[in-house]
Amino acid sequence: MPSDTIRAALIRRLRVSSAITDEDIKEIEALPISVRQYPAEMAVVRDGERATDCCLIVDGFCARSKTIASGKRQILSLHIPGEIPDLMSLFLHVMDHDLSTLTPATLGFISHDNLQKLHRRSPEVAEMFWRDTLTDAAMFREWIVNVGQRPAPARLAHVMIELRERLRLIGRLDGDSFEMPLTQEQIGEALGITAVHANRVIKQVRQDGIVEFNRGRVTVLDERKFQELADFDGRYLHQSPTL
Amino acid sequence: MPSDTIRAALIRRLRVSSAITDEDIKEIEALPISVRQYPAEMAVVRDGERATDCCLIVDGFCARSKTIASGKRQILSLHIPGEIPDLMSLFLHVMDHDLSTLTPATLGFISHDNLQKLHRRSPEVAEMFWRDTLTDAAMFREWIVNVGQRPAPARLAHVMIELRERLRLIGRLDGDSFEMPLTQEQIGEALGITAVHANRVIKQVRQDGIVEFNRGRVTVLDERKFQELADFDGRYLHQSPTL
DNA sequence: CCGCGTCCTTAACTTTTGTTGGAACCGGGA
DNA sequence: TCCCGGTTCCAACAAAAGTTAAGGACGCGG
Repeated sequence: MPSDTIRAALIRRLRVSSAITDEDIKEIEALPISVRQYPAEMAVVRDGERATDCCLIVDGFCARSKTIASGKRQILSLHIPGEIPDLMSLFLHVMDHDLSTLTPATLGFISHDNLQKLHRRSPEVAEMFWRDTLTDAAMFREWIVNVGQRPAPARLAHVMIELRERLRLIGRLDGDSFEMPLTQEQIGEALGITAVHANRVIKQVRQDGIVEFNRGRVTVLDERKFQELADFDGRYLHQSPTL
Repeated sequence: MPSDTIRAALIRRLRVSSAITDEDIKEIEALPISVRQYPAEMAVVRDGERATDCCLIVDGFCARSKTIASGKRQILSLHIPGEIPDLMSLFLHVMDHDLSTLTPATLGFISHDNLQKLHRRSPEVAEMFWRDTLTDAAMFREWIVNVGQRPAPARLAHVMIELRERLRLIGRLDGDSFEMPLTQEQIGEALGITAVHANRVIKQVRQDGIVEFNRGRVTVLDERKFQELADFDGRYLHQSPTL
């Protein structure tokens, strides 16, 4: 895969939330990235591990999660191409959660050393990455609200719309449908419900003619009802060069 | 209140997670801070507002929260003296949640301008603050797990222990008891349950002789059972100068 | 083309949590 | 002191979600 393709998604995404200069782009393009292929359902970094690189998703989907003593797993976030899900490991060296692939994925690894150097050299780029980790935190806040306060069908719709809005930015929408490559088990883990209940909820929204979910693909049937159900306000995504 | 008292808690806390130098301390001590008194239950910054300052808690307790369309409120985090709960506003200017006091509080406001200047001048201090927002995010991740996966009594115990471990750092423990100035309504909002159920759960842990909760104060009755119930692993607090 | 495993689906039943409404308690202000 | 508003506490009932178990669909590899 050509080097510019690898970096393209990242730069496109940074451009959305920060005013990125040509100079910054050059800095980022100079970053050495080592690319590796991963199968689906594979751990990239594990809770407790000490990371030495950050992981850029070139292609495929990833998720972050934590597993508690009882064995239950909670999915914390979904990640799509162009994102660096473990940017936080740059300064929080020991991981407090897992990062793993959902689908087969192409991942690019950037060493902490090089990122640190870049950070020292250019406060602007540092600021950009910092902002990136801040929107990450903003998404966690909304995820807390989702799991803590919304009824299960709304939770489902909300996660779907969040993913859709992010996919939109990288041009990955396909009309009124988009990829969401999770099993019902994993949807349950994302919403804080069991797989059985996830199935019930999916059945419900399907019967209500709101949204169809099939083999990792979401198809919106009634946009109005979908929005209404999700109670979605995308401000927390901070998708504009905020002054 | 003397200026060093105002900054003392902040510096103490930063010292915990970063290797702070004397030079850095001087930088921070030079920061102009304007102090204001707030009553209990008062909004400091509101969702949607554009912040121009960050807020250092000098004394008192604060909480961050989001309110959804249905009117339900979710508490996202609790904050104690020495913390800067809205540091994120430095780069995410428009707030995506509320910050408000729980108790009467003394708050110190530091302008974004001055923080930005400091950030440009000293990458070390910038890194320290960045790390601060990263542990903030780590706490959100654990909060997601708490609300998403643990049974209600464990949620309660977990939030209590997290608060205790943080209070410990600033020397605010009082034997086997500590302050947690929330009403049962607010505890419900923190745990993602109703106030009625919060009451049930408190009653339960009280009857089990695990922990007593009374007028904003937690008293641990059986430390072993308490720990076991909470399923607490403090690694996510990143409370040590991680290399 | 068959067999196997994963995922989806559903039913019946249990447990947890929400809802409603009301009583008791408590502290602060008139 | 007494009253008032906000808590705390509780019970009865309703709804949501968890558990267990089992059949069916589907894709993959032999």
